[in-house]
Amino acid sequence: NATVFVATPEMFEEAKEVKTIENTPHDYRLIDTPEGRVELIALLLKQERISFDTETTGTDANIADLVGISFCITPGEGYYIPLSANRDEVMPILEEFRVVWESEHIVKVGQNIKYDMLILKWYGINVKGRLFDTMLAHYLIDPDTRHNMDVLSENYLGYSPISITTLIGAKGKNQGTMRDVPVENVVDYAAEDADVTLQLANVFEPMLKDLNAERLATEVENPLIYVLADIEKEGVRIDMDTLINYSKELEIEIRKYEQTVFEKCGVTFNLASPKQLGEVLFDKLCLDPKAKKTKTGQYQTGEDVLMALAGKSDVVKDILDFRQLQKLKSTYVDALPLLVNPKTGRVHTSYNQAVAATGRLSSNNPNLQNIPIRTERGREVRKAFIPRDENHVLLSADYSQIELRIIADISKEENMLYAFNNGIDIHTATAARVYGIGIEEVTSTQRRNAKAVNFGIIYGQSAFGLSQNLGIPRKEAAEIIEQYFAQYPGIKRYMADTMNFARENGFVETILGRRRYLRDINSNNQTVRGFAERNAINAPIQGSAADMIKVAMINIHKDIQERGLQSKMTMQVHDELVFDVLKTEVEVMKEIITHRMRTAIKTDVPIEVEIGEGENWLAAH
DNA sequence: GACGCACGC
DNA sequence: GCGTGCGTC
Repeated sequence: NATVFVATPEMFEEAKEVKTIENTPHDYRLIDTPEGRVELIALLLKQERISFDTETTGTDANIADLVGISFCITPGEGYYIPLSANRDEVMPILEEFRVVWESEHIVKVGQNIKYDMLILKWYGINVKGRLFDTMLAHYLIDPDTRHNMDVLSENYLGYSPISITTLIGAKGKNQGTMRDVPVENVVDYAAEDADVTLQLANVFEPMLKDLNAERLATEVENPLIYVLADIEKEGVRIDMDTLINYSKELEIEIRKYEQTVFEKCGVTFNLASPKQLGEVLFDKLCLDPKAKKTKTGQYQTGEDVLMALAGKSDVVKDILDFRQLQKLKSTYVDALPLLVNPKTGRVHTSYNQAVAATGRLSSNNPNLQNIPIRTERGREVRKAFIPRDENHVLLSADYSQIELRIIADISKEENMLYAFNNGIDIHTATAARVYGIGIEEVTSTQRRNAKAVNFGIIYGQSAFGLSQNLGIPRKEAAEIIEQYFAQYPGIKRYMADTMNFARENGFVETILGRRRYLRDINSNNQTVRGFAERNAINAPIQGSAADMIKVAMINIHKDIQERGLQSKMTMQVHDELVFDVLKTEVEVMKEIITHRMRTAIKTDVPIEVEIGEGENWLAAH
């Protein structure tokens, strides 16, 4: 199907130059008088929809100070209100604008509104009304791509906004802040931001309608901004003394393991360097003549590789212990106290709502979604997450086997639904079926294997992946999977249907219609295509679970507000919600949380929630 | 800045 | 399968 490419004049026109502020008509105004503000506020209050943006001194919304605010009502126009470094001068001006932000009727458009909302919260302003976040809109349109404003503007408006680096310099220690930039330069930058954001919203709104993603935007992602902003502002209390003491303990143990390893290997080297460790284990000690290398030519020294060598030398146990403790100390025990906010004495994570392509949240600074739990020593870190004060307890609620319940619900697999409907442990039930034995006869190894297959199914894993995971021959893994599909034919059908849908449509979607495009699903490259195929299976499951907990969060947050409760949601870990609960509110909170989590999305499978309370995060589990 | 590794769901 | 962060090089 040969196509003749004919260049049109328009193509040259577009290729010639991208639009910028230099060649685009605009009317950006500095508003720095009381009269100007009165006039602007009167105008803003007449609108159904406005966009706004804040200029601040940094990227951490729990620390940064306001430098100015900008608004846009009509494309091509914008207003910038500078604010002084003196809070006493800022407050009265923000007070004037409070009616605008707190209006229930005006839709607020913004790019990453959670940031601006959090900044304003620290100044006592609580944004209200419907939101339209352009970053989240684009996340729903195409979650795998980038969503920063500059890229969106170039791609959808053909317009290249003023780069922040032209104002405050390149990233690095010499980067200034917006406070250092002369106001006349900030006006164009800030007003342009609000202008571009409004124009993007005008482009994205119809796109969301076409995708049937409007409800996902208006009922899930945008309302969730309020919930996340509150969680982030609240933060969580950690016990610094416990961590600092634990750090000293770990330091001593780490040095001990290190010394032991050096003695057993007969050489001192940097044990934290996988490269050096590989050379010692495989070149010097020759523990495995067939040792595998990474693509960069280093020996592989991951946990699975080392475990396989445990029989050859007892030094590998010491190395693994060293690794575990080193990880614990550097990533958690030493890092968490450094992230305690001096203003609040608490740790305020940041949830990113537009990073994970499946619809999950991610967390950073610090990442509260990967705090250890599997090992005894790791669990110690969880004990450092404590309630606000002696009148509170930590309450943790998590979905039981949510992803398997979702695949059972989507696929309507009868045997799996039966297990869930009758409260049978799903991995045991799976093992009984796969091995053709009674529930009571299932051994722990059989259950472990069945559990690995269940996980593998969720990940779209192959027989190869399963054999790797369980350390069994591929043939054996293939047999287990064959039995699995024979016992759970609905799952097999679901996987085939999903793959076909993806091949025909180029995307898959969740229960709520969240899409993920799979550009490589028909690729001729098997590796590339295989990756897309695993995504096709995994994304609807992982994403539907994300949809569900997001809805639950919004509903719980609303219930807490409406009932005037003092307890707060403080963390989300994919299938778990954590709350700082006033002791007198424990019972009512448990009721609200369980109810809202179970009924967030209607399913045929029963949704179960495990809930507990305690004097720290570990005890609450 | 890429890579290997390890932590979570 | 989806993430974030640390240390090395």
